[in-house]
Amino acid sequence: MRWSKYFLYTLKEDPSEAEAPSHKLLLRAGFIKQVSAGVYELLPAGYKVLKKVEKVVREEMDRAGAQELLLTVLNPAELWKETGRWEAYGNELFRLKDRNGREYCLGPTHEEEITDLIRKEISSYKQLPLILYQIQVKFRDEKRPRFGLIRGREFIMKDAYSFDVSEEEAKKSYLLMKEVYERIFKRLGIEVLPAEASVGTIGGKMSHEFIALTEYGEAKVGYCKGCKYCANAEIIPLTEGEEEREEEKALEKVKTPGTDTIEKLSEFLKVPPHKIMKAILFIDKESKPFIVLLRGDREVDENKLEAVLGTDEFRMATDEEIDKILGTKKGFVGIFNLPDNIRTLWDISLKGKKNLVCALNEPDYHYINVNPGRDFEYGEFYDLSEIKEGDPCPKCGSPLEIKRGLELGHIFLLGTRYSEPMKAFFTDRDGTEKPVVMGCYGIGISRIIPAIVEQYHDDKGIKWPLSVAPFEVDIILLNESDPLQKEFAETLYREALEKGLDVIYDDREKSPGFKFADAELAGFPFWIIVGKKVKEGKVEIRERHTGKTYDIEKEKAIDFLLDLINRR
RNA sequence: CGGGGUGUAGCUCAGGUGGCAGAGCGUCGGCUUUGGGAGCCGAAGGUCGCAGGUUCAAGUCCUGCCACCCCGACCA
Repeated sequence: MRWSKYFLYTLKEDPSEAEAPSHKLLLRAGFIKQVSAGVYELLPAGYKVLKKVEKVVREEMDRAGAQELLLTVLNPAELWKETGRWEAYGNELFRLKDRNGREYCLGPTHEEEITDLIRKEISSYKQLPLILYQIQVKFRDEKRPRFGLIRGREFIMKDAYSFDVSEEEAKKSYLLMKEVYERIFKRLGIEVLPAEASVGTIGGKMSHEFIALTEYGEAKVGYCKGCKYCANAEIIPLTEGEEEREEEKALEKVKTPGTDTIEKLSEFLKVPPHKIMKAILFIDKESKPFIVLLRGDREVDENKLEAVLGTDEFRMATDEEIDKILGTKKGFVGIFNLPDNIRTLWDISLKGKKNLVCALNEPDYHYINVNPGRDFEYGEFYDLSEIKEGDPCPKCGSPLEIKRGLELGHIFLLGTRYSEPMKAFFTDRDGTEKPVVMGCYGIGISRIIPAIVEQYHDDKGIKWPLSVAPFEVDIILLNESDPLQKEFAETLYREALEKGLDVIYDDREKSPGFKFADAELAGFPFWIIVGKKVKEGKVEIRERHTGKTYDIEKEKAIDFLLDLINRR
């Protein structure tokens, strides 16, 4: 491709709307263009990257025996009503009606449609196991699209579905896909952690996420160096607090003006945060208040709370509600003087604590030396607090590291969550009718692009791994008005094309510095620089990743480069 | 959906107290230059996010709306 004719236009300055490095670089390098919030066009160079990512995914899926098909974007509402997700998916579903008033949605995922297909075609155990997949655009009306391609409302996903005769067999498919995923990310050059995850709204029995470690990720993962345990922070269990043996001191009411945060209270009373009993007032969906109690050095993990309550319809009380219900203010909520019939949920970190500090629902006062059994009674204990750096690994007890990352893949062992309600049954060897046991497996194809950029860039631009680079090599003609240089660059370009290199030839009428800067920004892995040295029969080959340069006899340049590529 | 911020040329931004809409980069034409985002000369390019209001006069003040970005809960 001649750059002078190529639809690739770079920006000298960072676009003002971008924050994340991948977002800035993809915009600046001319790979993507925004249309509206969370909706982006992939320009030719960006689309080339996408296609290379898809190629790797296809090759590995096909190799595992999965079969590609193409489902639809326009999904009839009936299918979604069968599984209850027409309602459950809420505002995230893009809904529309046809001219006759029939309801549809733009598919945000395809369990319903594929299960519908399967129930029409599969009737015997002889047709199983089966894995089908597609690479398709998905639509989700996200509450908050972010960081360019990282979280869009329209994005490309590879979704696969497995169908088996039993849970045992389904688990084999699941583990096969897990291996396939590990291979895919390895080939793409992305560092990922396979983390145990919660099954969330999709439902099911077992789940892993593939998390690329980056600062701009939204997932929090706990990782154990000791035993390699790795899980999404929201599902990591914490162990109970140990019984403290100190002497119980006398209860005392202390004036603590203005101590409306744990830090201030801790400072004021010279008591460490873990000796403070924190109480938080929540309101459930029936507008009934309940209180969560935990140690002062802990935060409530709302995902864990959701798991305990079985619903996500709750929220923290407002200042007005705290005043109305408890007659106190933020920072002075406690276990004492509560109205009748208010539910209290105790975090297990509080178990066995002695001589605690606790508020009594009276502004500007706290009790000190509060003790369980003597001053109050414990209620229901649950694991409710957020995991922190250094908390013990649930498998081996070593301190956990907490990392941020981007979820690139998510696999679920679904069981019969969809096949049962949608009546996708088959007849087994023994003649009985059984629901198909399913698994589903997603990869955010378009999200992989920014994930790679997050992991492969420097202050000058992107550094594409060869497997996904939009072009493998950039032939840079430094002075297009020098006939000697021009002529040789043209020869090189023809030879590169003939020998099958994916090549861009920078024949634009621009200064050398301009072309170097663009080559860096766009991140082509190899450059062949045709400049003054042509007179002495030489060109320069440069590697974007290492900055290494080679002065090569000009006739041997392409073969030298091919050799460099093959040796990687 | 709650909180914060921004909207002026293709891009990045400047435009006290209301008084002729600006710069740099980019684009077009010309000459020079060619190993790190070249120089000089000339030119084109605007619904100042939208609608209303105040005023002799609004980019600037007021009201409403919209879009985009960031922080939170959700997701590949």
